[in-house]
Amino acid sequence: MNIGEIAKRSGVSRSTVSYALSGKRPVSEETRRRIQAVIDELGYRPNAVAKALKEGRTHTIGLVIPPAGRRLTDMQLGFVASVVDAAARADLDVLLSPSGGEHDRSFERVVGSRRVDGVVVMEIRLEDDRVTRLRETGLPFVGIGRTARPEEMSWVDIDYETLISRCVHHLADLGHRRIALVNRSAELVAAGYGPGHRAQAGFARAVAERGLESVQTCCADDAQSGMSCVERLLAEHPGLTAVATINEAAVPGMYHALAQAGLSVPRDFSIAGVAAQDWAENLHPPLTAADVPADELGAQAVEMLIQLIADPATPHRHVLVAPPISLRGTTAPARSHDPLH
Amino acid sequence: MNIGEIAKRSGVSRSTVSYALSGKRPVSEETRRRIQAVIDELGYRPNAVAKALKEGRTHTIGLVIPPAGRRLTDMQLGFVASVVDAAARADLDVLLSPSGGEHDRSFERVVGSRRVDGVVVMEIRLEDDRVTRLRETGLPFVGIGRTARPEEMSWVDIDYETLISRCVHHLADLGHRRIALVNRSAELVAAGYGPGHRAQAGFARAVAERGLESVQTCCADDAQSGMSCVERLLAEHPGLTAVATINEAAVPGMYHALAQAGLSVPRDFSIAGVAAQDWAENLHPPLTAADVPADELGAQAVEMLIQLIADPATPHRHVLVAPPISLRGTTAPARSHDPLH
DNA sequence: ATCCGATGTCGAATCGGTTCGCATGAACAT
DNA sequence: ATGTTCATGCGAACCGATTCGACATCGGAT
Repeated sequence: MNIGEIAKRSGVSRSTVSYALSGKRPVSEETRRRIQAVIDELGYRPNAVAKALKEGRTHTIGLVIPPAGRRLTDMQLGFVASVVDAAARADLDVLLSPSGGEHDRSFERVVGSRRVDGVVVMEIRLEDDRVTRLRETGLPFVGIGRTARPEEMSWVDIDYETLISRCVHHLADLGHRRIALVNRSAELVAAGYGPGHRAQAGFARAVAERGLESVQTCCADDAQSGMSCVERLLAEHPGLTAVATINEAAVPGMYHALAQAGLSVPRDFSIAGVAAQDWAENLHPPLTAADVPADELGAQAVEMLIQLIADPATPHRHVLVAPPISLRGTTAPARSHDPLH
Repeated sequence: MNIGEIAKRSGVSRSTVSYALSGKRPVSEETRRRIQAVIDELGYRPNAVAKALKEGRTHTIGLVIPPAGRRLTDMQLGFVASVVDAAARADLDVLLSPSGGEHDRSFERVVGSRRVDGVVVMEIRLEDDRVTRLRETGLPFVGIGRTARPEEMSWVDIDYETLISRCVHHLADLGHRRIALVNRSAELVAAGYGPGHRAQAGFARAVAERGLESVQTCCADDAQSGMSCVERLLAEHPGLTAVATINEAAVPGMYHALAQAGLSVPRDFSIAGVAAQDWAENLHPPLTAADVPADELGAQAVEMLIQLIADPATPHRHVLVAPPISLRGTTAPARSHDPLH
């Protein structure tokens, strides 16, 4: 059932049907009704592919997510959900591309053959081939995360450096003197994952400012790894009383390892981190953390992308958020420095 | 940069370029090389939209997921990941459609206007408008889940009825006499969510077979609700010693409520359920549960869909899985019936 | 009676590919 | 010299929409 069929059955030309539907030129009431009747009867819907070819717009955006194999963190899920949601509100469809590995046929299919009007890219590295490729193609894109040369693109990002620094200061204020940073996986950090590096920088800075003893470690994004990570930390660094982390997925495992070791959170051990708000709230005990507004960030990325699609000459915009730390149930004064003892 | 441009620069016709690329007709080695050189120089990639229009195939499948607002359960995420993954392996892209609410413009855009070659639909209701609509359009589709008339469509599904029944028998074997079923949210069940109803049926059957006292309750898909749900159950049903559940997202909250009530799992209280394997394993204590192979099911759905796309006359296929219950850390003999007391 | 501007509709071109039928020319057989 | 075959490549039609320029009709003004 194409537009020609509708035209034939209503006794008008194809262009008239098109104008009747789009309203871009006047069509008499009489004709419009006849056309509409035929359309309703046949359940006709214009072919989106043909429309896209003619208009040069697909009304679809690409969403580049970390490879499907790896499990997404709660925060990443928050991004995906909010991007999909914001896109739907703007009548845009979302084409998923699990990429970031090596071969990346999916990425090339989506980006190379003009299937989409623009792209949102997640989990950007400091040096990122996908960003290079996107810039080559001239396709509008927005990063959730930024490269080592952030002025060259539009992005929204979380200021992990500031946030981890704040976590450390918060813990230091509570009297903790030996603090560990639990980063995300070693591979990710080695691959130049920005947040990992910026967290290290913020941690190092704050630790120096407060003259603390410190240790940094990487940890895969799951409970098991969080558990063994904390076990190792406790064994190797006896005086440790607190952890700052950007690895939300590891937190449940950390809780468990601490409980196993006979340490109560927050009485004996404090944890402060960066996490999606509802994740932090739903943990037991609820995590003291900087609440990342994943919804807003995803929505903002889509909004920026829509603007870029409308006018590719729009100057790059950058949104860097550093939400305040919500004090919940995982930080308390260090016991060994408790003035009452 | 379109195919005409390539043709012009290599001094051949557009059709020759097309044949050189597709190999559907012989092209002399000499000509092919010249064309390839131009293509490489200009970085030309055929426009997927034009190709789709001509071929009548978009090489894209739709994935209908529960509305973005609601948080997806771990099992649902497993389905999404495996569908995306399987599609990528088959060189198919995935268009996301968060649907199931009322307005559903997204669903209609994806399904109505031939943007996709086929659709995978998640979270199917016993009576499901989307299924009706899909059948109307004639678009190939596969359900993850099934309606009240399952023979009318292709699907993969989990045999919740059998699985919950097995959970009850397992608990009964351990001596539990008062068992609760914790279902998913009341709205979902009221809306005719199949697994909710089938779980009820399996529960009722097994409970009757074993002559147990029982109670059924619904619970939203999050830790908070799991907590208040168990608090309520404990208050209203004093002799309760075990729960069977299909609500994996509520389990952490249930653990917490039980701990608050001074009950140790599994010593004082048992839980058996249906859940994604890695989720069940990563909980503390790890959940005794039927391990749903989300990866396989998603992959199988995609495979069935690909078959249907290739030949729409393929008869409907049905895959119903009932994985065995993995005994982990949340079920133990009932204490009140312990022969030693 | 003529001209004018709306108003409503049509035909043709276009987007960027694919594919079918045919033409060209060289090689080979008769 | 003529006919046949095969390898190549060209031109045109087509997929299903949008959009531009042109045209017909008609009421109103001159």
